[in-house]
Amino acid sequence: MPRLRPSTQQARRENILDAALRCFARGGFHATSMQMICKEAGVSPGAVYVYFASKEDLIAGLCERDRNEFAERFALLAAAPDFLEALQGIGEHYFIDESPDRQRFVVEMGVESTRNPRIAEIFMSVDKFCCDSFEAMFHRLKDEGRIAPRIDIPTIAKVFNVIGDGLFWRRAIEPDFNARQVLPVMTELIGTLLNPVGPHIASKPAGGRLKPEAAS
Amino acid sequence: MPRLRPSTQQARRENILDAALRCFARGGFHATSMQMICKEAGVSPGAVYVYFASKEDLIAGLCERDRNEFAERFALLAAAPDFLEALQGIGEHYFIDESPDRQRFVVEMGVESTRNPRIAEIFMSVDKFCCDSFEAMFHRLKDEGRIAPRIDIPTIAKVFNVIGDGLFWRRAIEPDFNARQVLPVMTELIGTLLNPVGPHIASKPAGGRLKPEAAS
DNA sequence: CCAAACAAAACGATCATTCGTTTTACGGAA
DNA sequence: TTCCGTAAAACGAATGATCGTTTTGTTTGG
Repeated sequence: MPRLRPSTQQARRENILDAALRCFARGGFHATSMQMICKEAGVSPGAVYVYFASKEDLIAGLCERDRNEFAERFALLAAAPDFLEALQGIGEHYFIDESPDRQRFVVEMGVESTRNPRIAEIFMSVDKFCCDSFEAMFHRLKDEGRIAPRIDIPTIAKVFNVIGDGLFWRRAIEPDFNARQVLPVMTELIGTLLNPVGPHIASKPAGGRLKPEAAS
Repeated sequence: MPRLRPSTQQARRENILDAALRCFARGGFHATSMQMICKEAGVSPGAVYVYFASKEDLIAGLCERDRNEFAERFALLAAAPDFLEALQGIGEHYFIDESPDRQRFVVEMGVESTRNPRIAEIFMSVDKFCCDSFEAMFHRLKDEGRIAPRIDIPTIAKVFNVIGDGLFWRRAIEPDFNARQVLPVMTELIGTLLNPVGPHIASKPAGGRLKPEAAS
């Protein structure tokens, strides 16, 4: 019973997913046709339907791949010795290094989650994982006496979420948005909320590097 | 040459716009058909095409109506005696009182602005207006000696934008998001950036009302 | 009264998906 | 290693449904 070797099978699948990501980032889920994705991937409609039962399946598979990768990277935060530094590292990766296609896709995914229960399950479960992780980290840091927050921890976690949302949205919507300009300020604001007490939490002295390099 | 009286003409037009808003908020621009909008508005396709030349025209008209209303409300900020108080008022209106339909529509509009130049023109012009207004206000407040910001004003304006974006996105995406929980904290963070020096900028003593009423 | 406003059916185009056919890749035999 | 046999994989035209829009005929308000 000759089948494709699992490695090439996954390679073909990922090729389709990559093409779909570019198409969806360019035109959104519902304004992108399967034919466009086929042309972008260099395959026929029949081939796509070998790996995905429907367009919705393709969308869901793409969302799962993206969210799993994000959750993996986010999970590294909990083990980082310097929390604020690790947080800024994640911010630089997702708000500066990440390709515009990926950033626009995440926004598209979030919008779709408001009307497609299946996408909502994928999107919101990772979202909840982030929020819960933040809370757990803050509780741990507080118990260890490294932070002394003036506000209750669930609220701080929500504020974190909202600030991350804002950066992601703005980066996706404004083509020439300069994330480097505001990212340090955001990190400083977050540090204000946590009110760190020890030398372990604040990686750099809060003096010089808050001003952006260029102001128009 | 008997035409409809302008008042009823505008009423019919707005009826279609209202129906389109509900449909677009529910399903997005490209997954909503003209037939759905017709059914929602209780009119026929022929009637819609009397008032709008195309689906894209209908979308653009809806975006213009929404952005004009927002710009009007935002312009009141410049004349407000207490800046932070007026800002929080706007926040409460758009993040708490506003209907979920309107909030989801704005997100849809922003996403569409990344691929439709016409929508981008409408969306980004108001966006730029907000950013410029923020900068102008901050310069004025600084010249009057009411604030003493440690960071350059363009960056602060950007931070404002991003925080507003985050609240709007989160409110649109998470059905039971409690904006009241984080809004006061956001206002406090913004106050930190401005570093007010006089009694005019901070409306309330920065002590008691920062903690949310309920914590889970 | 009459043109604007509207309803409803109908238009070509395009959509996601299917299906009959051809090609290809793999496991085993030589 | 080389060559088959075979079933999965891929192709691409075709499908019915639905899209945005137009057309046709009727209603209606100034």
